[in-house]
Amino acid sequence: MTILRSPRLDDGTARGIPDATVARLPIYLRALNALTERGVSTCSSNELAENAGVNPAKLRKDLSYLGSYGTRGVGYDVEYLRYQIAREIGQTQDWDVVIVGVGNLGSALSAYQGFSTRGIRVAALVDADPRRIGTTISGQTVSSLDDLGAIVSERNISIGIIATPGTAAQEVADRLVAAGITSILNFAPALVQVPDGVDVRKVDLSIELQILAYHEQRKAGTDKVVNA
Amino acid sequence: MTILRSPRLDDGTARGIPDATVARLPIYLRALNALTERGVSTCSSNELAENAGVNPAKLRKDLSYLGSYGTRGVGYDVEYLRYQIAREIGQTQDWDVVIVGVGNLGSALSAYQGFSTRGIRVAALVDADPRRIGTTISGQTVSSLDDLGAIVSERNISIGIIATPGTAAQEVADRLVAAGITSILNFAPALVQVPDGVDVRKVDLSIELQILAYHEQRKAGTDKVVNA
DNA sequence: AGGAGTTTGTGAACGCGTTAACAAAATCGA
DNA sequence: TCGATTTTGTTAACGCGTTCACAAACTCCT
Repeated sequence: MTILRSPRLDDGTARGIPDATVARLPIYLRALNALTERGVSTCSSNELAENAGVNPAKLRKDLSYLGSYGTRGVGYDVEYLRYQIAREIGQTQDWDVVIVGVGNLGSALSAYQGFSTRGIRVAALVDADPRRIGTTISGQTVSSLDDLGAIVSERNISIGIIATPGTAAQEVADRLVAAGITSILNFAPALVQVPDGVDVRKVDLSIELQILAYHEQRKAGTDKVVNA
Repeated sequence: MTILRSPRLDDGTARGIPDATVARLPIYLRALNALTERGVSTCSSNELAENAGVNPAKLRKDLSYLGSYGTRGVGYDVEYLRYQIAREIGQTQDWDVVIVGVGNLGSALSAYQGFSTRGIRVAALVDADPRRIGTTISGQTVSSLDDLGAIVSERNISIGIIATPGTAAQEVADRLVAAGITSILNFAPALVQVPDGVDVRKVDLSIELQILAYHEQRKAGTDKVVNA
């Protein structure tokens, strides 16, 4: 029997999906989309796992948290499984996000092609710099950070992206929370504190490279030739 | 006694640092830098842990893998600890990286301010599109993907960043490996296969938002008002 | 000098995630 | 219909990471 961790048990759906599994569901979704494009309508856990780059046992365990959507001896119906995962992670609807900070990174994110096909819609751009307010980026007019509250409630936005320098991150986070945002993706190289009930995920570009550099150093040993 | 997992034990330094710890060392480094800027010269594990956003016990355990750099009853010398961590993760030298793909994201990365202060230097920009080759981005001339091998060996680059569309990712990864790159940071929404000995880290912008969307959906329950 | 107070470093317990292994359930062919 | 084959769903073992709790070691004050 599936262990249910969440308090919300009355809606019929299986709940309490482990974080590690949730983080992989979008990967499976992408793999299933790729299979559909190749005209594959049925696949085994081995096949799907290979496409997703994970262990087949792990894939089956992950899927078992959602329910029993495969057929023993046969495999999974690609389209059916795709829909079930999409429903589970809320991809049957579009999610509107607001990007705060339209510097290089914020502008790049606003133009990112990968969002729309994954149910993410950049609904608003906001910046604190008066010189940027009113300009058009990727077809969107940049609004003032001061209008955040109105924009968020008007357009029913629940996810915010921080793409500012690190020094502004906490201030922006506070404003996002005050505006009613309950999920934040933070690209700024700074720790942000938020109240309970608000989720924050952090993507730190430097740290990813620093981790790689550590392993590089180990590979090279102590005799690595230092460049300049 | 510290357990040593790595085969390389003859250089005197403690080795076999757990992956989870390695991923946090850059965070500690940043926190230490912040303390230095504030003029703090000594700190306790509690203080540092607070600044890094982690549990104090976890911080002490992490640091214990590096050695014994604190003083009981006193705490850590900020500058000394900063240097020790920097040395451990190879930040006493600069690491040159090549960015492949200078679309919106690649361009933003090439201009990213956060790299230089963390020992990352964008040493080359490369693209496959002839219209982009020869143009200047953030003060760097964009080279042809065909010249990757020469560029990598000339400038002693060991880290590559993939900032292309997903469809090009595997091809680019193959070329990076052929050019001698042994660490790859992949921003493309695609799985790339590489030979043993090559490290790949993946940053997937859509997936981060999809994970947040999942939690949003759960917070909202089934009665969430769908926007349009 | 010695006791009180502080803080590190670490052993041990705990919990989550991964993986292997297998029973249950389906298909297929004779 | 029945046995052989395939593949899922799940249980159990294992390993890594986190956290607690405390002895060791240091400072400071009297």
